[in-house]
Amino acid sequence: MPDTPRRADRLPGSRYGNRPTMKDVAARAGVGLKTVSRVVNGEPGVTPETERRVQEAIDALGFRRNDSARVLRKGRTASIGLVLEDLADPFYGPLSRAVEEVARAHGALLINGSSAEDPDRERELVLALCARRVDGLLVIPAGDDHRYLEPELRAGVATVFVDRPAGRIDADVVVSDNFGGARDGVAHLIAHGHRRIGFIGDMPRIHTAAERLRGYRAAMEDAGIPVKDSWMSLGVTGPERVRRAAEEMLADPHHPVTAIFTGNNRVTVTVIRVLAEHTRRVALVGFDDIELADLLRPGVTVVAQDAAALGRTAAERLFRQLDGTLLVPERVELPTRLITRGSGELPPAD
Amino acid sequence: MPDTPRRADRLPGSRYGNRPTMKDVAARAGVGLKTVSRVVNGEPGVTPETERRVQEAIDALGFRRNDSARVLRKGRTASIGLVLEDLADPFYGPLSRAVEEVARAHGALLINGSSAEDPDRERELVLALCARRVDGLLVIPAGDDHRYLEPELRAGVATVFVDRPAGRIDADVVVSDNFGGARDGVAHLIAHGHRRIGFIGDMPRIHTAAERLRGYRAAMEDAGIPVKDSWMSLGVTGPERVRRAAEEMLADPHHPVTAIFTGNNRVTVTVIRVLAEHTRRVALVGFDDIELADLLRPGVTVVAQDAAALGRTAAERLFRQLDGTLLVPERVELPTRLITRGSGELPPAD
DNA sequence: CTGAAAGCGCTTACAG
DNA sequence: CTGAAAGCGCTTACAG
Repeated sequence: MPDTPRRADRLPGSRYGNRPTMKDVAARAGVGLKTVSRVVNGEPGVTPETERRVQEAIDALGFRRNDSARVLRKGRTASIGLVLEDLADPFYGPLSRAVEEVARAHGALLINGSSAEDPDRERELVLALCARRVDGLLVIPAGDDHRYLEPELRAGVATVFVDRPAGRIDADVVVSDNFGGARDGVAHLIAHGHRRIGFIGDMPRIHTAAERLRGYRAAMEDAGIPVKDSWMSLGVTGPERVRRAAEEMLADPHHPVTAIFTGNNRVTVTVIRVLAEHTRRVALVGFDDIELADLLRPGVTVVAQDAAALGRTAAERLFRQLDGTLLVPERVELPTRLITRGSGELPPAD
Repeated sequence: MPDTPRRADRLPGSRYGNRPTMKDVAARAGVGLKTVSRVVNGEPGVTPETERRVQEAIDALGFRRNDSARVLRKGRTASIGLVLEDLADPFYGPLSRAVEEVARAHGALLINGSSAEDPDRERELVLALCARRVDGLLVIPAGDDHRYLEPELRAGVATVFVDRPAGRIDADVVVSDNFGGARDGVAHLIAHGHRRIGFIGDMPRIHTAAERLRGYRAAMEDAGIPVKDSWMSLGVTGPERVRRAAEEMLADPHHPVTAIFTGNNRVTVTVIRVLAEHTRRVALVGFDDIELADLLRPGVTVVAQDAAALGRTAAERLFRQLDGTLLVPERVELPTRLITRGSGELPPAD
């Protein structure tokens, strides 16, 4: 007996190894093409006997409907695209899952891609998704000019921006209250006696980073505290830069900070590491919640946003656009929540 | 001047709002269909002047090639599917990103879905992806019988199982050394003087959970330590059950454990919380690394697997299958790494 | 250099 | 209850 033939007997370059089509099924069952289509799609008007014959042929041939063909004819692909910054960032995990759940409830699949915070890559991905004719698009934008989407919007591609607004086009957007959240977080530090407070955030071209900085400035201004330039550091959120920024604020010969407000989860994690190396107690409030924040000593006080709610709300709006029940682009803002765990309640060290 | 017409003037149920096709472009440019196709695909053999006219028509109409149609004709969709357990689990973030990067390098898009550890849902998702005619499939299986994939494999759908092997079919698989990793982790605790060691893991029907339990048993047997039933607890990894399991092992009137080996990241996090509430020092080694593990006191000793390498290796094998350079299903096992940070080096409390 | 015809695998709109 | 024809928007294989 020969070896069981395996992958080697498939024709690698061939069209899916010549899968059987409805035509093949029809021939084998001795019926018309349309009758096969009826059985495959569970449409009424087929006698049990005919249905049995067709089903038999389907099983014998291992037929599986080709949705590519179906999509071409029907016009809807039952798929949506999600473009985010980085699939590996813990912030996007719950967001993606929430989107997937809504998509699933609507019978749609999810195509996922990362822009790596690169506007060109965002554009490339979004347009690739449009070429695939996704029914809708959920975009966490990296760029600030989305006019390239205008023909797509006109053509009826449902679109919702998430976490950050679209640039130079009028589109639905669901964001967190970045300004208010940051302001509250910084005000919390001020209420605990701090006046020299640092801010370390992401690149200022990122909308959320700019808004959070604005919140920081507003809280300081509300308290009548003049802000030193050396207290603010914006840039990439890699550990090296953030570490340097934190060290510099802490070591400032004239105005060393007694507290730091960190602009996102990645920055917070690095600053926790830096502070762990210092004996002086420095207060910390971070934007975004982080896992195990409650188990550190002190626990990490954060301004939490609800990533799952962000994803769910955006996805639901997307499908309402597709229903035709949502006609005018809007901006939806979700509240943030201050969670006190200790690090934000430390008094100034001096 | 009327309001700018927006979404309201699109026909919601219509075929993508009647997008222009190559035929429309051809008519407007006064050329044949094939010439438009040549320009759109950058094929040679078009005079600059003709190309200019076509390009003008493309821009004026906002034409974007419909890849659904292209796919139908070409036979390959340039997309792969990834079915995992839960998009929100931090373990799958780096894995998904690694897969996406390999896919991107091969010009393919990634369709992502969660099985929620439900075999029926896994099957449903996988078959939906096959109907979409993804070129390849990366599956972190929830079920243990994948014979439903046989017609698809025969039809040439490239398939690699990740993290856990396929059930009842012969397929490529990339896994971590779960058995060896767990054995080493438990041996580490034994080397630090522990004899009463607990194991808390996931449901035994999950292959990784079974393998890790086997590693635990092997280490204990190697050391000549008889294992009490009350030291092993397998089941869902929700906090309630894990918490109860940990409390029971710690409170066992006859053989209270002095150390716990936790079977995955979710279990580890819950057990850390439980131990934080106890005054007695209990040693802990966890399977899977967790963020901030180094900042806890004591730091958490773990058996780390390389989730990104798992995803990358599997995706690369998938594309080699598609190339035709990989013909026989194999099992690839990636090593784990013991990272000592303190919790695993605590001596027995008695 | 350019284009008309056939076909990918389905669904739609009809007719019997 | 059943099926033949046309068509979705492209690419392929040819012919000029």
